[in-house]
Amino acid sequence: MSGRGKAADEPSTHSLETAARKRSRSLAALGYTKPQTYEELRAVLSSGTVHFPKRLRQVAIYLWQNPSDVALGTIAQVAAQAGVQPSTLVRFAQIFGFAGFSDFQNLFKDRMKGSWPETKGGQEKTAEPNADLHFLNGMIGASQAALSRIGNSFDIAAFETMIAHLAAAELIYVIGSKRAFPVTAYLSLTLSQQGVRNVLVDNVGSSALDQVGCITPADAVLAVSFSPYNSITPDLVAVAHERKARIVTITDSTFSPLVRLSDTWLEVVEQDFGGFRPLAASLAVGMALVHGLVSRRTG
Amino acid sequence: MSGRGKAADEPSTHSLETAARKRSRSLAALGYTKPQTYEELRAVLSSGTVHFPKRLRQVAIYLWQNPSDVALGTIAQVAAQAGVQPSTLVRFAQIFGFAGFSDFQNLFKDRMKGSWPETKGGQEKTAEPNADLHFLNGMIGASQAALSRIGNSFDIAAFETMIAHLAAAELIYVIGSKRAFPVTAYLSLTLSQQGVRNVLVDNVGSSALDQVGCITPADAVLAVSFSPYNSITPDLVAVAHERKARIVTITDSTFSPLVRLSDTWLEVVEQDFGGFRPLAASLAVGMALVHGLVSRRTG
DNA sequence: CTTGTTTTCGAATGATATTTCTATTTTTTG
DNA sequence: CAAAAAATAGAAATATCATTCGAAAACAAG
Repeated sequence: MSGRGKAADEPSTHSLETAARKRSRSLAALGYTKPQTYEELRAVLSSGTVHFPKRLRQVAIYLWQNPSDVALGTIAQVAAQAGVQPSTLVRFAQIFGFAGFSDFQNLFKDRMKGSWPETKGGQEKTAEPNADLHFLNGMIGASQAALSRIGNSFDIAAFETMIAHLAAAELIYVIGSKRAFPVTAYLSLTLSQQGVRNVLVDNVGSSALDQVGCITPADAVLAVSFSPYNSITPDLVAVAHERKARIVTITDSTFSPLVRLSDTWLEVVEQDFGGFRPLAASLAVGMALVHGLVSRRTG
Repeated sequence: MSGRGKAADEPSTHSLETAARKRSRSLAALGYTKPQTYEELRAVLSSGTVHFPKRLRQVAIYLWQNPSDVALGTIAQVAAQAGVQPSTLVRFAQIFGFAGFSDFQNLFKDRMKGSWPETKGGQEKTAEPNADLHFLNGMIGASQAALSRIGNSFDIAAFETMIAHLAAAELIYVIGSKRAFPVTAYLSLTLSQQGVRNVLVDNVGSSALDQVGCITPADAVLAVSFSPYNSITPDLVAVAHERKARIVTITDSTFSPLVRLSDTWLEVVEQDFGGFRPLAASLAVGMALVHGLVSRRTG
């Protein structure tokens, strides 16, 4: 919004060397010209001909993924979200031939002006010619339906209790197999990244039973299981239950054998689509659990 | 963007009369409260219960008709386009109970992001009756946004080519680590359940490099990778590339080092929310890939 | 391991945007 | 028609922003 707004180059007598060096680093030397539209910028970025160092690459990725935030925010806000210094953004803009960030930002603003999110119907899908695309759309629909369903009916009390149990635990065992494994794998990864010690019971080397044999009453088990409940998960959770650990469960019906073993459980229904099941809802709930647990422990 | 940001009223001894006069002009006296969302503002404006003098009415009309310009512009630009003084805009905002124009403008910005209430400062975190639930809703929103984004812009040609490559392969190697691992784990499971022989390169026992060392030109690699691209995945894919296998990739930007190694690649952008990323979109695309592959082979 | 280069950081600086305040104009009312 | 009240425009003040620049750090080459 601020800034000089005056053209960049001003080759006075003795600053020729500096100007030359700068220009050699700009894209002009590579035959590029300043992008006039957002699409042009995207094209240049995706061409892959420009190789950025770490921070600038970080900027490029952020711009690529969050154009609307770039358009709406100030340089400080954008820089904070992208995890770089404000000056880095200015450098980035100048490499592309812009006077500064404000100039650069106008690209994003212009792009956005046309697209005010007026509540459009959007469901005008008429007879998909492509079968694969049809399936993809169905999958997307199923995912969104499952997600909406969480928002509508959600057992907040159970959710909070689960977080409390997990937050109080000394060590968290994450258990889930087959279809639930992607969920537990992501949960375990996220927990570790957040500094929460946990054990992913993945049954590599068939060591799962021995692992859960180490559970103590101070531990908690986060189990995820979907129907059909014919995996090893119920057995493992049963052992944990015998060893008096707190058990919290994410499952998809009250008929799950895990329900009667659990201290608290949460129902998350994934809608089946053509024999495939999206895990979107379970993952969202799982992430929320981790977030709640972390804020409970740190805050 | 700028401004004091301090509360408006300061009832000193002798300015009581002025303060009282000002308050009588605000909508608070009429039983209105400060609109929290753009929709609320629109409702108030359209209710017709407030009668504005000429210039303020002019402002209201402009806001109604050009919301995106209000969100993107500075106060000076908006004022010029609406044909009023900047101070008039400030007055208008204050009548509605905002500290100033910037505060007021955030309504429009938030609306444009289609976003959940901004997570800034952390002051409002405590105000939220249930912060955990708030996060869950945000996560759901991010998931759904990512899913919608697929539907809007999707490279069908690349998608079809990927399916063709995979369908033609003798054996499919599925590679992905860290955040991408849940996706590859699910892909591998689903492929196996559908009778498609595949190898999940999970690096258990650090055997990943040896595994990809067995790849032949008749095989295909299905790689999944998200930023930051600092995992082992690029190295593994590079080996596969040397061994002349077909390589198809799901990634989240063109900056992925996998892009130049791949025969075909697909961009799937997962929207970040509070440092967490839902995998809903990637999973949906992955499932669609598997489905397309299976129907190609059997049908 | 050293040297030269590139890249990044962070504070200082210059510029702009936002707000407040006051004089002037317009409207309302007795 | 006159006087008071309200509304507006414009200028001045102030907070915030964007940019620049020098030093430190990371990196690459010899």
